[in-house]
Amino acid sequence: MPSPRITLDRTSPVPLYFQVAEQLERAILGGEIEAGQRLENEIAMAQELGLSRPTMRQAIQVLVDKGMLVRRRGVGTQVVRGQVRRNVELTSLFDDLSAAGQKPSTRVLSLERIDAPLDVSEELQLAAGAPVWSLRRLRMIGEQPLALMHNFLPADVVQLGDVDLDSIGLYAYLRDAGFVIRVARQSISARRVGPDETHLLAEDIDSPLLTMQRTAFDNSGRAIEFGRHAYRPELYSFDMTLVDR
Amino acid sequence: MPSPRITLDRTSPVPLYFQVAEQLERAILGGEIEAGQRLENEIAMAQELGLSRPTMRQAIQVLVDKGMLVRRRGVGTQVVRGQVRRNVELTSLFDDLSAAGQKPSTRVLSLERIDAPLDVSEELQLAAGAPVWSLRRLRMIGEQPLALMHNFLPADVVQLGDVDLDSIGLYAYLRDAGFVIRVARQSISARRVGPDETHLLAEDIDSPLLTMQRTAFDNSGRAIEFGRHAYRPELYSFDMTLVDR
DNA sequence: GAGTGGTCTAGACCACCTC
DNA sequence: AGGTGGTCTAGACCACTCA
Repeated sequence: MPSPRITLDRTSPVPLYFQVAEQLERAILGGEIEAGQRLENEIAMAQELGLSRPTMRQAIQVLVDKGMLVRRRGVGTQVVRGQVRRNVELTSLFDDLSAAGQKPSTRVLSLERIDAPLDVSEELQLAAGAPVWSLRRLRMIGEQPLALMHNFLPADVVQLGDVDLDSIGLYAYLRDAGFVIRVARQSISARRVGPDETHLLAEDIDSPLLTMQRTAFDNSGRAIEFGRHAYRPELYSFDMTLVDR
Repeated sequence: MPSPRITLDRTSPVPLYFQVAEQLERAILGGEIEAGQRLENEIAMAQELGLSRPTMRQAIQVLVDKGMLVRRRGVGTQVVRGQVRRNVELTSLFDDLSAAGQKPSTRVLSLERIDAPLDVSEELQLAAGAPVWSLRRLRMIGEQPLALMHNFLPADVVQLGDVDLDSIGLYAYLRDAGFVIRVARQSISARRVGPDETHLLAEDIDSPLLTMQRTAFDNSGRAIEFGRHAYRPELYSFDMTLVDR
């Protein structure tokens, strides 16, 4: 039975369940606990760490939600086989790429204040024709164009006039400006490249594009951003883990 | 302050937190609680229902995880604006379409027992060349071809010889056979249609296809199924809700 | 029958937000 | 200052699995 060494710091502001989850995750990723192997039972682990059982359960639940552990009543908790796939998360493409050690760059193609078209005002839960920012950007990875991004943000809510979006991701800016994105609804599909996009994405005519459209909401449940994006599928994919709950 | 009428059945095998979550969800979807509105606080709701606070919290957490509610410390719990998007879930395409009231049909193109190619054996965590089922199916929606699906399943684990896959979804069969799919890792991208697929999916040459590849694991963490699928993007998209945790 | 996770209780203290 | 959600405790009983 594997028992990774876990240390707790009760003076830390980091919750105990999170400290345990972090160290357990490292132990699994680092191979200290083998794939398919069973963990000690919750009660014993809690006792050894001097935690209550609910706290220990909460820690394990974090990794169950990530798809790294599987629990079965009457049996125990096991490590899922197969390598972990990094998830689609609530970050922008810019953050994604930066975290992956790549060097993304951005070219702002246009930024204007317009009256929201009907579909946009609906997605953002605004009155028809309400003022919105329309932002078109081209994301490059090195010298290669990767994605064409078109975002809409309610102009009454977000000040976007004097932001240097060439050097900062949109989500990073929103975070700095105090907007906490909590929920996003997105839809992924594909289409043929359009005639006006062909030169930007350096594709030949008829090339396939991966498309994503997303509406993001802040922690008060208000729509903050709606975007329609197109990616070169040879260079990008959406990876995710689904967990049955 | 909205207070939907919630009734509990303590004799039911359905957990109390789940009963509450279900009725709260119905109240939100049915418009009894308006978008953007705040819920009563956890402690009051728990008291009114005769529940402990942790149980009430667990109920609310279910809807937070679905992206329907947002919690803020010091403020309260609010309903997220914007319509709910049905999630990508751990079901097969067949189940998805059936649930949506559509009439899917399936044509099994081929089913053979083969030695696993290297990439397949790696995805399924098998030894190279281990026996696997190779299953190719065409999914139709009415008269229109919708998706071309290619699945691989470890032959030592799953008996697939005499299953009528024309009339039952693969996941429904696996469920009936006692396999509980708990976790799946998937990747979504796009590509150009291949020359051998063009006639099946009734696309002209150069048409874009939406692609999904998925590895599914059962509740013991063992890989059960690996699939590479291609969808006609005019007819299908992957919808999902992301929640920051 | 023994061992496991799933649910539930009744409290406690704290961090954060708004007024 | 008062109210909210976030965390944590120390138990309890139950359902399920497996030998």
